[in-house]
Amino acid sequence: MTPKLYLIDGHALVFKMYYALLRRPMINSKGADMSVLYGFTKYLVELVERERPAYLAVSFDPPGGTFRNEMYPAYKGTRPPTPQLIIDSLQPLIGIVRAMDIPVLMMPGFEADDVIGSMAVRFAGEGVDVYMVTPDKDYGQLVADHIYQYKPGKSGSDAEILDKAALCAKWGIADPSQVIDMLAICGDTADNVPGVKGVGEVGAAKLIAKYGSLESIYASLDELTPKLRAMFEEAAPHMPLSKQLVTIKTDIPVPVTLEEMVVELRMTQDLSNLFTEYEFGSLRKYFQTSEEPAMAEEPERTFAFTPAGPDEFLRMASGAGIVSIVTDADGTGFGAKATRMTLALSQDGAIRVTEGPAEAFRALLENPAVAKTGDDLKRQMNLLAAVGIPLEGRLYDIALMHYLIWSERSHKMENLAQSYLGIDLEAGKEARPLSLFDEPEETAGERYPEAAAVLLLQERIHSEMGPLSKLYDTMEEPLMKVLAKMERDGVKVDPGKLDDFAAGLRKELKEREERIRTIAADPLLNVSSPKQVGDLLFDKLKLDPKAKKSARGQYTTDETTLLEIADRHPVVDEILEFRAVKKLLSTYIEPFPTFVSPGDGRIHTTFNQALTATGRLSSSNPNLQNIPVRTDRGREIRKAFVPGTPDGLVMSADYSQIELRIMAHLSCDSHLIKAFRDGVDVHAATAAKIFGIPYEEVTADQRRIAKTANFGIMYGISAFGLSQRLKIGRKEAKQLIDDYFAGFPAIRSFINDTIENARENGYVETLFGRRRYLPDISARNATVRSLAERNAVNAPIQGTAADIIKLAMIRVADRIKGMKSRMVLQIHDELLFDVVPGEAEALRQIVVSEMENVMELSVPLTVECNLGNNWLEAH
DNA sequence: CAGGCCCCCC
DNA sequence: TTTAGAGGGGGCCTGA
Repeated sequence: MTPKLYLIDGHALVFKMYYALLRRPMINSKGADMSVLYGFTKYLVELVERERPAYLAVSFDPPGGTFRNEMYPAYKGTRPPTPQLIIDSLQPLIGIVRAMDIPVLMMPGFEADDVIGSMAVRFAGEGVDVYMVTPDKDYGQLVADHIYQYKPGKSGSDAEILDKAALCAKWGIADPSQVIDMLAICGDTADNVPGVKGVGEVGAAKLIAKYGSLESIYASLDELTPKLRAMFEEAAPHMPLSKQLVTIKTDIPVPVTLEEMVVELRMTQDLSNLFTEYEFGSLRKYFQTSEEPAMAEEPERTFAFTPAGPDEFLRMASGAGIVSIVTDADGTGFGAKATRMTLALSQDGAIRVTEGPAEAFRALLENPAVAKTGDDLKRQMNLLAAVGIPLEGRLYDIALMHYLIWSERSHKMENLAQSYLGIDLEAGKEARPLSLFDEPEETAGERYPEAAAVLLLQERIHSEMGPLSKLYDTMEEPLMKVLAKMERDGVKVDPGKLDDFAAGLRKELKEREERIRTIAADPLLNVSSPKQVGDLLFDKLKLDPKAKKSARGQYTTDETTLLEIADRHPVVDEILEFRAVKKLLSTYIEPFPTFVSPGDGRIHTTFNQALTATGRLSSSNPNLQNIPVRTDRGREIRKAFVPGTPDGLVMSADYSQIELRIMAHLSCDSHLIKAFRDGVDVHAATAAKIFGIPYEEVTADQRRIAKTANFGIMYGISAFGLSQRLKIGRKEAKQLIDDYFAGFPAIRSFINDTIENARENGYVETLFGRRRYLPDISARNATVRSLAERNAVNAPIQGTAADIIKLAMIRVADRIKGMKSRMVLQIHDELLFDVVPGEAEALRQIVVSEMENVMELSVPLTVECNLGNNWLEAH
């Protein structure tokens, strides 16, 4: 059998691994950077598992090649990687592949593309089957010659392999050598190959199919449409470069044999940490099967602690100033009670730890003079409250503190311990038997490492906070206590109302499902399966001959798509309605009774305070921040949110247009500011400005357009996006944006300044100093960069709104301490209250005044406040 | 159980 | 002219 050699284009991979190793900011696993890194790595592993090549070769540009710091200005000043560093940074990949007994080869060169090309030709000549793997497509020569190509999908995890014949067939090109010209014309998405701007893969392929070569196209410019001609003329100066870039040299000397290029596996602690930090969990199993001695070494704990008896510990605690606490519970959900606790403190530079039943530490826990630190203190607070122990004093929550420093990173204690302290908290746990029936004698001291780690983490993280510690002290810490109480208090839901509602919906759902199955002539059709629905609509009923399949072979069946074809067959409406009903039942109505706490008949959500990138809260189990309101049928659910006391009321107070007001303030736009100060309808005022008409003459449609434009601006506008939203042409959308900026010039400069500022600092800030880092703000890839730019504009607006309502919540909570009414929910710009009889008016005054006067902006903050017998009436 | 898909909210 | 095409969230379901 012919041995297979897989050649890896290491540019992106090496680059990202290397900078991850240097701990430069990167976006998290949801971000483009990480998904490409992860997707590519995962893809390689799958490929190697499936194909079992004889060799895997990685090539890369060493210093002096195209591997330059300028690629990411944020990395300016960092040491350029040496070949050894690059090899080190690729160890995770090498480790995985080596674990499968496949040698990895390394070949540094001054242009990795050329090295790959030359290796391909050299080894192909020696009777080896050569394949290439690359996330880029600027490899005209290689595609033309003999190489397979990896093409990443949208998410970075999908991939397809295309061979030469398939590529040529796809592009309609007869002679593979024409691929070079074709790729030179279309360029690549990352702008590494400039190409002809405005002409893509399909367009370029058509032109090449017709004219044969780049030269003949330029010789026949007259025949092209005027627009196309202009684009080609504009690109003319750099087309030789484009062609050069996709023409890979294949004749540089490769003076080594395959065996000589095999590299050693050298797993280091740093690399292991990196692996953990970026959550390459599912890939880790490959290491565990490895026999490499370096991997057998367990990471050492780098700190020590001394157990102490509870009494001895309590004596030391009052002088320690701060103790860390780890609370064990008898359950997971709401209502769980604190059982045992583990505590740690620092004394004369040594760490003392202790454990015992929670009750044993009551005096310490309720002592306001001793500060506490821990992971998810809000939960610990509620676990302790469940057994009647208050948690008093300053509370330093390590996750919450770390969230302020780097909102988008992981705040899990294990990861923090790993990255800040180099301690693997999971290490000992795996050895532990995982039986449910193992009982406490085995677990003595089990949490000592955690308690000690938290104590050290608090110091480290606190010292990194700088100006953000003020935000912690004045906002997040007090809010944590407010949220803890809101979670404990919960919100009253009437299960009877949900039941009544459910019965009708279930009947409707069944009927619709039957009708859909009849139409489909398939009694087994699963209407909940997008795959089956897609096949029904587009294969069986052929409702849209142009419907395209996704990379995974599925048709898109989302609401927008279905609405477009709704007039072609009644089944489409049935499906849409089926989904709407199903959503209500399965997401809201059916799960809710299971969330009602038997003790008080109330639902206790969990507010996540350290999750969103912008500073907002989120809510889960259940999510009470996405209760339907838009459709009448959905709104019904809000009727089930009722007062907790007989004759009580529900009160809702929400900020009117808070984000737009913040944008007005941040941009200092005089027109927008005036509109808000005058108290006029701001969307109508926007319309008047954009369309150049008097305010009084604005039609409902113009107002709708202006409203969409206002939101578009805040979210980061694009002509395409706006045209989709408004169902208008690209040109009109472009014109609309131009008119908008002409009417509000200050907004345009606000956007430009914000982005420029983000590029300089690497982050943006809210009015209160909350940061969001944007490492991609200078990315070369236009898509990645644009996302960062939109985030740069949106984060200060959305984040400032989040800050404002957080402060309002703290002040309101403080002022209603003596009242029986409770604040029960926050829905981003709205606060919901459970009002006891007789307190309504007093509460309304407090809430409105605190919310409106949180801070002085150049526009007023106004609050709409309503009372009702349930949430629907109050809203 | 993760990932894809979809759809609620602000 | 490509699954790019407004920001921030969460939950359900399928299919391995």
